[in-house]
Amino acid sequence: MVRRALEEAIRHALKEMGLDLRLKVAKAPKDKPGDYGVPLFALAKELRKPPQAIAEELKARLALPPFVEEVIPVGGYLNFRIRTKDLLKEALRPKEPFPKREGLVLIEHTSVNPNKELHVGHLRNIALGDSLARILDYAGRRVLVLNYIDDTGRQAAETLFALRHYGLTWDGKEKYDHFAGNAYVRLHQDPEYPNLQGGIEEILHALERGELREDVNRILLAQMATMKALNAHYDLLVWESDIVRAGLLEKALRILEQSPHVFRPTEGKYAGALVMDASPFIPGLEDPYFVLVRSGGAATYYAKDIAFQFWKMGLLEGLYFQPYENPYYPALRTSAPQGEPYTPRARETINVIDVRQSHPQALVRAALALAGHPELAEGAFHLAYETVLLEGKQMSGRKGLAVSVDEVLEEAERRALAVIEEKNPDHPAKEEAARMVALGAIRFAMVKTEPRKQIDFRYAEALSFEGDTGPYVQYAHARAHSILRKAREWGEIDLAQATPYERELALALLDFEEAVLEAAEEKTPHVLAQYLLDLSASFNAYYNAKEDGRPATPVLTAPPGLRELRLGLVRSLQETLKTGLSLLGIPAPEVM
RNA sequence: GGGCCCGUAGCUCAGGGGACAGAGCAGCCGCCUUCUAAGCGGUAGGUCGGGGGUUCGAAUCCCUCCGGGCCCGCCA
Repeated sequence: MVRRALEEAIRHALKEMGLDLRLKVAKAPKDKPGDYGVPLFALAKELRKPPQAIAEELKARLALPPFVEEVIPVGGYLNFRIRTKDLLKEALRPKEPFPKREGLVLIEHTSVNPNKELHVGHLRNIALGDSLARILDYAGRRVLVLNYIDDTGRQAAETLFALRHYGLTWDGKEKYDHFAGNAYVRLHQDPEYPNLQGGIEEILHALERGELREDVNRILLAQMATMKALNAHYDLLVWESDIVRAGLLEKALRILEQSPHVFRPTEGKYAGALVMDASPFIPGLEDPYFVLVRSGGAATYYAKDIAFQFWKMGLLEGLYFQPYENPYYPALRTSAPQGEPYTPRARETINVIDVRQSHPQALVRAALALAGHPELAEGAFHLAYETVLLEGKQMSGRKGLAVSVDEVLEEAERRALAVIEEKNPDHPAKEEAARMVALGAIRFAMVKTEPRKQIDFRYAEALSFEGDTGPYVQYAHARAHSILRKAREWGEIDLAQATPYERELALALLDFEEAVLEAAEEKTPHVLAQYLLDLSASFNAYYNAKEDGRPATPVLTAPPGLRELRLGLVRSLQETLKTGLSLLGIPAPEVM
């Protein structure tokens, strides 16, 4: 954390000069002296001196960290050259997770309706949520991952209804969630659909009583095979029917009714309904009233969301958990009618839901605030990601206009296998490597872009193995691993033999922790993904460096001491890439 | 009508007050008797959507306009 130490030193020196602020240390451009630098123009007005003079004064006052070799004023900038030995030592230091801090972060992601197979729209949700959970865990947070199962929803009801209505029996050939999903699509294409509402209602009620849980579970288990194939991790399942049974909604309403902003109008548009006035918390609303309970007595879906959020943050309790029997996640627990009582009491939650839910999510925060917990409202973060287009077009689950995750995984594996057959026919475990590469391509494609940007899922790009892709990073890792495998005996490292090439690579290695912390802070994995691309590029450049047409940086055949230094850096790089990929839920193959 | 987000190279995107705007793909030219060429180097390509403002300094902040997406139901 060289950069942080520099920032600290600068902060102290500035304090002596009468300024209490923190400057950001950036990398110096290649054509400027030094490794890092800070611009000082902003201080000119405050200190009434030209930036050049400030640079000189700051230089004189700085209590230099021992690793700084030279402080160089350059115009209005103050640059720092790091002592090569210290730079290398820092780069060689093994990276470790940050120490644990207090407080639980609860991440909800996936939460797919248990009524059909997962499609590529779900992919972004899972990749973002799972990566973020891993990053936060590494960054020192205690993380609990929750997957919500809406087993009392209309979608599940329609699928179960369709299976019965059409008298469909599963022949075991098709994956069960695909089979069930086809029934759902068929129902929506059926001209008789409007006349089938009664039957659907009946199923809906049975679901609310928790009677058809096994039917839903069967679909869920099939979906879970896909989640597992995506290398997503979960700690808890929470079923909507359990929430209903535990009466969380009623408990939440009782809390909300304490608020003067929740009431039952006796006349007008909202007569007889229980409404919430969100205007103190969400400014600029045309109509600040939101119905929590309809005049007919039924709760709205955001009332349910609010109740669930209250439970997550410990404002109410009543759910029970037990081990969840399944072949994929041995430690997974599920809510159930009976079992151990458990309430997470998270002070921070992250709900991974697409941007179209921004408004309801704002209502959830408003409800926390008007329940008297503005600090919990602060801690309730909505990771709002933009939707995924399919080859430029909006997807639709009902119409079956989507590509399934299973299909994409299979296609990616086929393509990866073909590349391996071609490039590395002697590969000892082709299928396994193909699976890793396929997963790397898909998950990386989902997290390399900022969440708030809409992405277009195109086969050609998402399954590409070249350029800014997961496999590019995996390849750099495999290359590094290959060198380490062949190294066998190591002698003593001699830092003094370092060339500018080693320096460059070391400098790139130093940014890993910053990237992880920023990803955790901003709650966006793309920062880490972009860093891993940069780091891989640095290594590939190092690997390919040539002088006069000859390799400039051979590792294995380098003179003793330098060889070990290079091996050390390669090992550090290999481990950093592996760790970084793992934080994106992507495996790092040793051979590709 | 009200609100949120996006607009950077032909395409897909990084960069979100500071040192000449960077990658990948596509194009062109090179590099495998060398640790994996899924790679590397070079070349070409930009009014950072338009205009105004703030600032010593704006792709970055503010205003406005244009283009695109989304949300605003006693549906979920």
